[in-house]
Parts: sequence; structure tokens; C-alpha cells
Amino acid sequence: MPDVKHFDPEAVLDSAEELFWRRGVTSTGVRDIVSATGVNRSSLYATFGGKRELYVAALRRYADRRSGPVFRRLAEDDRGLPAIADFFRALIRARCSGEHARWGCLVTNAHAGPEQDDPDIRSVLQDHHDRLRAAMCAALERARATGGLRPDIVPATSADVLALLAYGVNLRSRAGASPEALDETVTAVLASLATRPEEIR
Amino acid sequence: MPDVKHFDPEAVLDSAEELFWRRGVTSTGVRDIVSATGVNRSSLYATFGGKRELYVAALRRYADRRSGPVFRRLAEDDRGLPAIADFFRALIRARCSGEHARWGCLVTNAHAGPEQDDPDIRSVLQDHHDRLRAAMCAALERARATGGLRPDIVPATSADVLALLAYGVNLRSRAGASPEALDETVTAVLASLATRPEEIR
DNA sequence: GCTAACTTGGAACGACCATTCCAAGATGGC
DNA sequence: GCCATCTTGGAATGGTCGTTCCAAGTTAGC
Repeated sequence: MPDVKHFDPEAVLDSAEELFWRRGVTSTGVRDIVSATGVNRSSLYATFGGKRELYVAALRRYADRRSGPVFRRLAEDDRGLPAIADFFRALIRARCSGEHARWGCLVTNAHAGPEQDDPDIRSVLQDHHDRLRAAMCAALERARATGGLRPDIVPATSADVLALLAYGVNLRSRAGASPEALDETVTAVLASLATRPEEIR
Repeated sequence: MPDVKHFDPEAVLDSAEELFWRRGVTSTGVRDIVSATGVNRSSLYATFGGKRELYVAALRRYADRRSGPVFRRLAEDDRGLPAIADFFRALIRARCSGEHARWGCLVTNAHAGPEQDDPDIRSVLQDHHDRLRAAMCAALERARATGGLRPDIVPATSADVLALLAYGVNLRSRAGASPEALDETVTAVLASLATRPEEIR
């Protein structure tokens, strides 16, 4: 039997995800991942393939382990509009303060860079977008079921609006947009959906 | 008296803007600008300083000559909401088809990359954002003046919403979002602002 | 036509990049 | 203890990056 890995690939992906997220794909070199993890170049290449594969894996990991649970929680929340309001409040808080302040969203950032030409990456972006829309749509349909949605609102269409709004928040938070202003902006959109705007927060 | 420049700096900036826009800052090398313009390295450095300065100048140029006129037209348009609808229609058309299809917006792209750490670049982004918001706000106030805006709408706040929406359009268009879907999304937002939603297009 | 001032061409520099290669080391079954 | 098999360390490769430097060329006034 052969030798066994002397490191944890999952931990390496965690580090890679953080580096790609914080500093971007092009600004993050393999040497940065080497020095952040302590794992040797050769082991990295033997395990993952190369920088591209490392990035794709980190991006998938981000979509699965960061966005995924949040989207799921949103989709399964019975409250409708308040669930969406909570989603955005948490989003804005995460983007503007704490450990990841001003990092934006790894998937949103990927949209704007040259990495999005890659078919594998493109499919992650599309998948992420579809999941976000679906979660928003589910929450809106719950709002409709409880009469919280204005009659002229079409959940699927407004889900697209809210998804684009989330991208806007992710993007502008990187430039230092104030959380209060973002909150107010989001609240205005939610108010336009609600039967009783005063109940959304 | 000294020798005089053998090339047009403005034309160089045009080329640089196009390259940075299409392929991104990090993927565009000085050599690319050299071969696109035919201007020698030394002349580039003597005239502009370096890559960073070239990028900042190209970004400023984009904001002034691409976004500027569009924002001005929007702000000066008397029609209110139809002016905003036209703005978005033209935006979506430009982002999804024609010469610049899938390039997104140079300023929007700058938000997501590592270039936004630079104070000079950051100030261009902020300025661009403020101008966009102001133009939207002006158009909304005209809508209000003609009774086209729902009474509960606050122009300044909805201007922020529309600005974030524009960033979302810019971003998603790069990933290949369909112009029809984007149109529908934008129309839904405008309908939520209008006293008579059926009149916005 | 001379000269001072500036531009231009092209080579050269040093740093960094992703990737490869190979010898040395470690492992688990026999 | 041996060996096949994989991992690991570290040097090396070939390329590209932004930038610099200097000699040669070009210009406009005198």
C-alpha cells in the first residue's frame, strides 16, 4: 500500500476559498496557497491538478457551503417577506462588517472577472443564480399564500428583481457602501411587494 | 524646441479602455496595448506613467465619455419614468448584443476586482455611483411632478434601488443573461413605482 | 546647419507566474 | 524487513509581467 496524504484537502480548499475570495483569482498565486497552508507545491498539484481546478473547487465549495445553507433556509422559511428581509439584513451585515467585510461575494466577483469565460465556472455561476432565484421565489410564494403579497406581484419575476438586488448589494459593499443605506434600499423594494409595507421589519 | 509626439494619446486611451473593458485589468498587459496601438513601450511610459495610470485614465474616460452622456440625458429627460425605461432598454441592449455584448460595464467590473483598493480608482467608482443615483433621482422627481409616481415612493431611495438594479444588469449580462428576462425584471421594478403601471412602456 | 530638448526603438532587468520533474521519504501489506 | 506505491521537498523550467535604460532619431528655433 502506498503512502497516505500528510494533509487535509478540505482544509486546503478552505484556505484557497478564503484567499480567492479576499484577494481575487488573479492576485492569488499558488505560492500564496502554499504558504497559507504549509502544503507543498507538488502535493497541491498532485491532489487538485492546478490553479484552475483549485479555484473551481473553491468556488463550488463557496456555493455549496456558504450560499447553499442560506438559500435553503430562505426557501424553507414559512414567513414569506420577513424571511426575505432577514436574508438581506444578514447579507448586508456580512458584507459590510465582521471578518469578511468588503470582500463581496466570491460568486458575484467571479461574474466581473475574466474567469467567467471558463465553462465550468460559468455553470457554477448559473447554478448559483438559479438557486438564489428559486429560494426567493419560494419565499415569495409563501408570502402570497398568507396574503402578504400585493395582488399584481408575480413571484417569479420579483424573485429575479431580488436576485439582481442581492448582486448589487454584494458589489457596492465592496466599494464601501454604508449598511444603513443598503438596508434602506432593500426595505424600499420589499415595501413595494408587501400588502402591508409596515409589517416587513 | 523638442521633438513632438508621433501619436495621439487620446487614441491610445481609446484602445486601452477597450482592452481593459473587454479583457479586464489583470488580463491586459502593457504589451497588449503596445501591439494594439503600435505605440512603443517607452512612449507609453513617458506619456502616461505606467499601467496603473493608464488604467485610471481609461476608467475616467469611460465614466466621462460613456456613462456621462447617458446619465445626463436621463437627468434632463422630461418624461420621468419612460426616460428610465428607455435608459434600461438601451442598457440591456448594449450589454447583451452588438459590439460590446457580454463585456459588462468597466466601472461595475472594477467594483469586483482587486483594482478597487486603489484610492484613485475608488473615487472614480464613488463618483460614477453618485452621478447615476443623481440622474435616476432627477428622473424620478420629474415623474413625481407629473403625477406619475405612486405617493409612497421616495425618489432618493428608489434612485438607489434603480442604481443597484443597473449594477445587477451589468453583472448578469456578462454571464449571458437573456435580454428578454432582464427587460421583464426591470419592467417589474418600474411598474412598482408607477401610478399607472400600464403606461411605462 | 547647428543644437538643445524631447521622442522613439529595442534590448535588458528583475520579479513573479504556473507548472514540471526527480530524487528522497513515508507508508502499509506481505 | 522488504517492496511497490504514493507523497513530499525543492530545485528548475519557460514564460510573462511591469518597468528601466540608453543610444539613435526627430523636431523646432537660432
